[in-house]
Amino acid sequence: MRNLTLKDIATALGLSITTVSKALKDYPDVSAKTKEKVKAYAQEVNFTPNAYAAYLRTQESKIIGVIIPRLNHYFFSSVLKGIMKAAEEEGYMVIILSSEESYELEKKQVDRLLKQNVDGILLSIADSTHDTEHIDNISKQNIPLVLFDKYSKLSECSSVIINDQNAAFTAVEHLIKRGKKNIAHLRGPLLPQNSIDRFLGYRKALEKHQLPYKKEWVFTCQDITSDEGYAYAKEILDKQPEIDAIFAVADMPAIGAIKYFNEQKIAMPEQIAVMGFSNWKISGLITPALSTVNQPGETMGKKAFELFFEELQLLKKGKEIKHQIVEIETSLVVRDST
Amino acid sequence: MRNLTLKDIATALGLSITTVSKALKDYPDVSAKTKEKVKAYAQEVNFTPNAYAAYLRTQESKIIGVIIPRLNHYFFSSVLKGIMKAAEEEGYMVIILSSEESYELEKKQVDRLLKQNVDGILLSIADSTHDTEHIDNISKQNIPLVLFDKYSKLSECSSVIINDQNAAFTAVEHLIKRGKKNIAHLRGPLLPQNSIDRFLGYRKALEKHQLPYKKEWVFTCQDITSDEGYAYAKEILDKQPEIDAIFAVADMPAIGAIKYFNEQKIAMPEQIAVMGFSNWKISGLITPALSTVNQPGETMGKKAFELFFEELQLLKKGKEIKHQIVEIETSLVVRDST
DNA sequence: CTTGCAATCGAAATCGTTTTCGATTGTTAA
DNA sequence: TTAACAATCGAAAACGATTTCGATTGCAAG
Repeated sequence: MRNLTLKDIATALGLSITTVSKALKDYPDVSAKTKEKVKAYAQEVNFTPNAYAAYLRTQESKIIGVIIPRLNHYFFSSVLKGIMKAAEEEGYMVIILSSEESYELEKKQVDRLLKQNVDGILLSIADSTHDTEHIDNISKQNIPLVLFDKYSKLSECSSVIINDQNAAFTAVEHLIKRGKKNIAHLRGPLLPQNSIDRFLGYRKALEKHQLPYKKEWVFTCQDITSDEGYAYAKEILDKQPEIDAIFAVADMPAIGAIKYFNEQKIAMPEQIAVMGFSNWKISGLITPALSTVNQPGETMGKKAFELFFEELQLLKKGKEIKHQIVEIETSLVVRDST
Repeated sequence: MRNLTLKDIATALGLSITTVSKALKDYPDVSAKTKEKVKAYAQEVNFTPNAYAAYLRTQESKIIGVIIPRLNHYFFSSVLKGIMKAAEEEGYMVIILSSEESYELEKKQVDRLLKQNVDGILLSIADSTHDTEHIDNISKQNIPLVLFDKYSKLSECSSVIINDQNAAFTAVEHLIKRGKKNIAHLRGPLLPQNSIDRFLGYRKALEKHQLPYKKEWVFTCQDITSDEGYAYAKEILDKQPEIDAIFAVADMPAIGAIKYFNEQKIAMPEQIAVMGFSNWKISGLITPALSTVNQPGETMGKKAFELFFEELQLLKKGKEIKHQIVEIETSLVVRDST
């Protein structure tokens, strides 16, 4: 039982393919009577035009591609959810690819999407990505590109981000207001802009309140895992016992640290406070519940799709597209760990 | 800069479109010399045939559709990862849709995928799905369908599952071996087969060891959330204080229960033991670390794709397809909560 | 010198939709 | 009555790749 075609409808109603097509698309040169007849019949047999044949003429696939660095990752799943909801409302399908934080794979996935002739690409740059040629290639092909979360200062395209520096600043300032004076930072990898910005926010907060900044108090989480947080927590207790608070680049390292402190029966937040970043579902479920920065993934995803869609409309009308950088509001979530 | 076509290559090399196409696909009626020339040039200009045009003739889209009940859900993300990896190796793209555990939405998403002419559908049935007409429709359209995790005993199609009853049995037996005698069960919704099977495994273990089964000790988690686990933990402490162990249908309710017990300073596992199901990433990170059943999502996803791919090959050759039910091995993960 | 056959290539139809451009009506104004 | 025009429909050419079926060439066998 193969899908119906315009031809089937045409022969069934004794019309031409042309007229059927035009009736369904409300062309003015089809009489109201035939339009009604065609539409009623199409409805009855549940007809929808073949997407691939339509593409061949219109060059619109009604599919967008999304590349994220990791798949089973609460934040990115949330973004996906936002993207997919918004896409569905506009009748778009979403092809999802993962770069696994690898620069090489990211390039390859971009290439795959371009070959698939998607109508647009939403991309969150991998941690290891150090140049943007593949990204600029997308814009050169004249297909809309929107970056989210991780972005590039170098590329000319729209982005949906948060103000990482301000958010980190607020988070660290909250630790300071709680009376903490020796604040460590579990920072992210060196390349990504958001990891840099969160580090800068941390420094700025220390500076403003005239607290000491020490290189030995900054620990780099290459993979942003709980294991790293766990290991650094041990290192902190062993070698830097004066530290009384930790600001982590993400929830996972913070949770790893809390796990270690729990094992060592360290009182949180009295002896040491822990602050995460992202507000993963689980951060409210551990004990003590993790204070963190809420990073609204679903909203970011929704906005990212909207930016793509706007650009596409301008592109179709031949108008000039102006790239936008949209900042999504974050908020401090104070729980029991601070 | 639009994508190249066969025509471009043909004119560049002074050949016909036909010959170029055949050279690239190693037809026997093209000389070795021209084949080489064409292939070299195609490589040089990075040519790949337009997927949509190819579809029109071959009726193969090289896209599969996946429908999962929830997006930001560790287990399903793991399955997706397995599916996408396997798909990528065979050159398939994956369109992901979410049913949000809604029967109506699931029907709609199936319809969308059929209209998109995907080459196959991988589906995990929503909790609220109570009939299988939309699922049977897929097979009627003659496109391969593979169910995973949640499946239907009624539908004739391949499935990738675990042995929920055995896994639950082993988990509960482990609680019994730890000396627990009054074991409660936080069960899942009433419809899904796996929720039923886990409940049956729980009962079987009690029976085998001649332990009491009481209806009041079974609590239904409609949405399988941590909040439900938290609320039931309170109810258990308040109204059924003799209960000394909990077997939860999934990690989330178990984690919610642990959170409440932590707040009440209940000793785990001494006073009450808690067992989860699924082995989400976070279950190893909370305190006490949650004992659970490891449900290898990535393996299940990989296998699901493989089943689809096998069926597709048989279908193309016109051979008869025999549906398979593949059981993936689970294992008990004993941590600190039992 | 034909005939036959292999080797190599292309013309053309096809997939299903979209859209341009005519063609055919019926109607109205001159 | 005729020209002009609106209203309504369809033929046909795209889109780009695939594949069937001929066409052409060269060469060997008869």
